[in-house]
Amino acid sequence: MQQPLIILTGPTATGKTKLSIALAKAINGEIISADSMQVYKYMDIGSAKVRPEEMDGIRHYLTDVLEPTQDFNIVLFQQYAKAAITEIYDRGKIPILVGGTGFYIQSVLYDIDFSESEEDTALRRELEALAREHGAEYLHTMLAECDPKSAAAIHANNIKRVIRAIEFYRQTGERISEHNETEREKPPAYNACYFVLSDVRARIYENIDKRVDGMIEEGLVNEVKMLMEMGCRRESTAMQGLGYKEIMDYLSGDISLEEAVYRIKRDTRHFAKRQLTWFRRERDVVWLEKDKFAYDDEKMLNYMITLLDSRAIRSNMGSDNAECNETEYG
RNA sequence: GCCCGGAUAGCUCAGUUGGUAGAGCAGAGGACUGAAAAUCCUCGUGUCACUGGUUCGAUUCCGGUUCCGGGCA
Repeated sequence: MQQPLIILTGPTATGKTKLSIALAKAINGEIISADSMQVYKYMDIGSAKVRPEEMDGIRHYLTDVLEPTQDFNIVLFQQYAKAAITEIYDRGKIPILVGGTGFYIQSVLYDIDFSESEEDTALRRELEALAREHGAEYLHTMLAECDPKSAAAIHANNIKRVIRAIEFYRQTGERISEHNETEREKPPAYNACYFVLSDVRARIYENIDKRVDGMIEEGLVNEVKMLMEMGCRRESTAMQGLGYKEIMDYLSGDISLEEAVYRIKRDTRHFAKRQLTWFRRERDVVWLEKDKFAYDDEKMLNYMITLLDSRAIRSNMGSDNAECNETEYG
C-alpha cells in the first residue's frame, strides 16, 4: 500500500490556506507549502503567506526557508518536499501539500526524475545571447537538429523552453522529448487525493482585486522597499513574483502606483486562469466548487473527509492511534 | 446661445479616395517535466449615435437631432 498524501490546490485567492488548516486539524495532518514565493522569508504580504496566528498550531513546512536573494526551482522544491513528507510520516501524521504551483505538486505526486541533467547557467546565457542576435527561429532550428520532436512541440518564441531542451540534449545526449514521455506515463507515487478548490470565475476575479487592494493597505510597498534594501534585484527569482516586480517598477520610477496596482490585478487574474488550465489537465482531481457547496466551509470539509476515508487515506496511518488517544483521553 | 472637435468591438482608438470594418487592452481557450507567481500559443460581426437627403449602393458625402469634450460669450 502506498503512503498517503493529500493535495489541496486551486487558483489564487480562493481560500486554500483557511481550508487547509481546518482539514489538517480534522485529520491530524501537517502542511507542506507548494508555493514558489512563500518559501521566501520576508515576502509575507505579497505572497499572501499564512500568518503564524492563522496556523492554529498546525505545523507548516517550506514557508520561510530561503533568503529572497537565493534562487529556487522545482528540483530544490522536490527535495525539500520529499524530506518534509518523510518527517511528517515519522511524526505519525498525514502530509497535506497546499499551494497553487501546479508544477511543483506534479513533481512530488509523480516523483518526476530531474536527476539526469543540471542547470547550466553559462550555457543558458550563451543560448540567450544567440536568440537575441539571430532571433528565436535560429535557436529553434538548432533544437530541431538535435531533437525534432521537441522542436515540433515547443513554439519558437518560447525561448526559455527551447533553451532547456537544448541544454538537456547537450548534457545528457538524450532528448528531453523522450525523457518527458516516459516521465508522463508514471503512476502517482502516493495514495493521493488531489483536491482543487475553485469558484465561479467572476468571484475569483473579484477576490483577487480585493486581495490586491488589501496588500497595498497592509504595506506591500514597504515590504518591497525592504527587499530591495536587502539586495533583491529585478532579475532575482523572488522578484518574479506577482506584486513584487510591479511594485519594484513603481519604486524605480518607471510606472505610477496606480499602474502598478492595475497590472498586479490584471496579471494575477491571468495567473488564476493559467492555474485552472493546469488543473483541468491533471488526472484524477477532485474539484471543490465553492458555489456547489453553497459557500459552506463545514459542508465542504465533511465532504473531503468522507472522500478521504473512502479512499483509505487515513486508515493505514499510525496517526489513527494518536487521534484516538486525543479523543479518548484528551 | 455661438464656434470647433468627437460619437466605430466591454475599454482606448485606427480605417473605409462611397461597395457593411481592424489594432491594442480587457475577456476566453490551450501548452507546460531543473526560471512555473515564469515562459509561450490560439481566438475579433460590431444597429460604424439617431434621422432625413444625394447615390445602383452611405458607417464613409451633405443637412438636421441627441450626447460628450474644448473654446467664446
